[in-house]
Amino acid sequence: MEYKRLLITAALPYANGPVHIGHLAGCYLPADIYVRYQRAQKRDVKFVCGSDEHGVPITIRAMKEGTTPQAIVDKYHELIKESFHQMGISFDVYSRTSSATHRETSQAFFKKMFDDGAFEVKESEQYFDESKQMFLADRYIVGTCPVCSNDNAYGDQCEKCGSTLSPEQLINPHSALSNSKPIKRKTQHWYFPLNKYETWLKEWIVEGKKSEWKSNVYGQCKSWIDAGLQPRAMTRDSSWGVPVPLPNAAGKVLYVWFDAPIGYISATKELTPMWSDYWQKEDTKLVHFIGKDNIVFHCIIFPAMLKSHGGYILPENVPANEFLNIEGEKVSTSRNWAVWVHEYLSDFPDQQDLLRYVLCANAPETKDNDFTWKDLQTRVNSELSGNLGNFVNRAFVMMHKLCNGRVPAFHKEATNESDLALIADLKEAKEKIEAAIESYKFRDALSEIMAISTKGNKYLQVNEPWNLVKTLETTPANQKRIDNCIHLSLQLCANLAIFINPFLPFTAQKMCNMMKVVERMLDWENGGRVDLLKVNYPLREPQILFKKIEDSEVADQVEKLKTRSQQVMELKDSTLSNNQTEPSPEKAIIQFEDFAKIDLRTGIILQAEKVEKADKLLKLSVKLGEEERTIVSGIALYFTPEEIVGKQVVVVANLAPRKMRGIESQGMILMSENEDGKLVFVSPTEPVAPGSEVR
RNA sequence: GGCGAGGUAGCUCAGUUGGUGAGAGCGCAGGAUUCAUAACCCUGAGGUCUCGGGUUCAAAUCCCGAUCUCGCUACCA
Repeated sequence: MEYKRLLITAALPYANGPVHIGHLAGCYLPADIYVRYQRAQKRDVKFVCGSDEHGVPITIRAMKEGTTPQAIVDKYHELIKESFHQMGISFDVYSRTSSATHRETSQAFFKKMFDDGAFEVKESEQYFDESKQMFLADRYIVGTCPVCSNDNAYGDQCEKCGSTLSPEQLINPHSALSNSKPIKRKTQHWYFPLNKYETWLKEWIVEGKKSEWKSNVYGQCKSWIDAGLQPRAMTRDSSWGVPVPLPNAAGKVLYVWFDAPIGYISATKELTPMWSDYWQKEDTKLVHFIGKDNIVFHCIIFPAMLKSHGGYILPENVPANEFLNIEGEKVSTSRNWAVWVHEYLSDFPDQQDLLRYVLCANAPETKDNDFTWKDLQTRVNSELSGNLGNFVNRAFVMMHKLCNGRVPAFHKEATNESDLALIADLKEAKEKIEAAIESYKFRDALSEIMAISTKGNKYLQVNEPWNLVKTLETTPANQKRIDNCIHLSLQLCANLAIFINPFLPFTAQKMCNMMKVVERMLDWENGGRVDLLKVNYPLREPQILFKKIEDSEVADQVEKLKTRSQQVMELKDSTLSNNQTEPSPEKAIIQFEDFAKIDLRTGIILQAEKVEKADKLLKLSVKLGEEERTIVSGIALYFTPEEIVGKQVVVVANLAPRKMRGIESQGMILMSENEDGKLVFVSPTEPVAPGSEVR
């Protein structure tokens, strides 16, 4: 299809923290490169983004810091927006989901779907905090993790051991708001029956996008669709978010994942009154740039919403990137293992392009990749500085030395093979770069550009004008060869500026300045031309395009990363151990009779084996006196079956039996936890007869 | 356990629909050069393409099995 205009979106960053370089590499930088390229092609393109400001984590954070959700999002919205701006991420609009436009847009969207009968109302039981008179999202419920015994596990996840949880699993659950024990209460929500869109999604994605979408994206989608889709609640009980636009819906807001993607639409509305052209005309190409964590929402849920609402176009592509690791470890905001963009900007002022280059050259396009400061140094020093920067500098210095600071003429009669080869290479490179960018292979495109620079260096090496100048007295005709060589080298510089512009816009600007040309020269159609700089035109003195990175800078950054992360972990450890020494306020005093109800006995593990189809379960045979019990225990992550056979343990002998993975567990093994979070058996210090009572 | 994506030179990564002796950058060894940000240019060493089967005249590439890494998901008291 011939597209008349493009709408490019980049994932809305969540406004409860700053952005790190993984965000840039995964989403914003590729999107920006693509957009800058399209602008240079003079195509009608809009680039929209904004802060995602609703959802539970923001309310939690506000609560912890004793402030309001609005204050949190105001702070991070500004920080994130400024980081992007400084990095040269050239959004046409950077909006936010707390804006009035967005509230109206998302409410209207919901209302239309509601009026069309797109939702199903369902009643369910949710946890409710009586003292605060509000429903609690899973994350609002805090308790002890059943896996690692962390006292601060959330109802959806334990951040210490990473287990996925549900509130029912927490030991001693309590409200994060009031510390009171939550009760269950009935509530109703509007569900979007995704299952009704299965057939359509199969047709659209599984059959239609197989060869178009990246394999990681396609595979994820197919996996979800094949597994079968479930109706999904599109509303929540909360005071923070877009109110559900219906009567009798007090205290209900739109689910953050319902309203967030609509944020793309509202941002476009704020940008232009022509917004509907970009969202509702079939000859618009819509592309969502996201990280791999967002695939299901952008490829399945949001398209289904658009389809249900009607009148909207669907994404032509969703080129999701994988994750970027830092110095060999996964990025973790809670461990503060990350390189924050605003910190890079203050540590490396005016060197945005260095980071843009490295993040693109090593972008996680097909798999998770690793970022190291050492690699940044190597790439900057040898590729940017040694190859590209050095070539431009050589061309300019020689022009000043051998050609009076002016663009020399190109003498056709003195043309040699290397001239012709260079001109041909340039035209070929342009096509390769275009093809790579159009198919979202930015890494390839960038290396093609660097290859041009390498060719430039070789071209100088072959023609060696610095030697020709010494032969002028005996062979004056060589001046023409010098002219041709410098002339073409300079035209190559102009081309490099054009090609590099989407990737390294700050550098392209510097080069324009050196060549004394206006920005219009950077129009993509000029690529491949060798008459961009006019003969006899005086050019400026060269400036150093890329400063080298010193070893000490690398060491400083690595050090900074490590010590900061260590500090966070120490802080966490200390708060954690404080929590452990203090008796939990929720555990009420019990009477002796209550304690006596528990039948604790020592036992010996006779056999142990892994439970089929379960990662964490071991099936144990435990001898308690004459009796032998089968107990299923969730300790397989910490112990192999072999090492625990013969171990003395303490067993809750009168716990009601419970089936797990089809095996009836007749008791529970008592475990404690060491400082690393590893489980440890509670066991008598001396051998005791199996079945002995523990009192 | 299920599903998805990966496992290619010391390191970071490319390898389109199976087909000339398997690639790039960095690093390493040697050479050449001095216009240039001690940069650039040339040459070379280095890979049983995770392992094991199979299809084929031909497999890094297709199929089956194993194994490791990452992600989603299930189980977790």
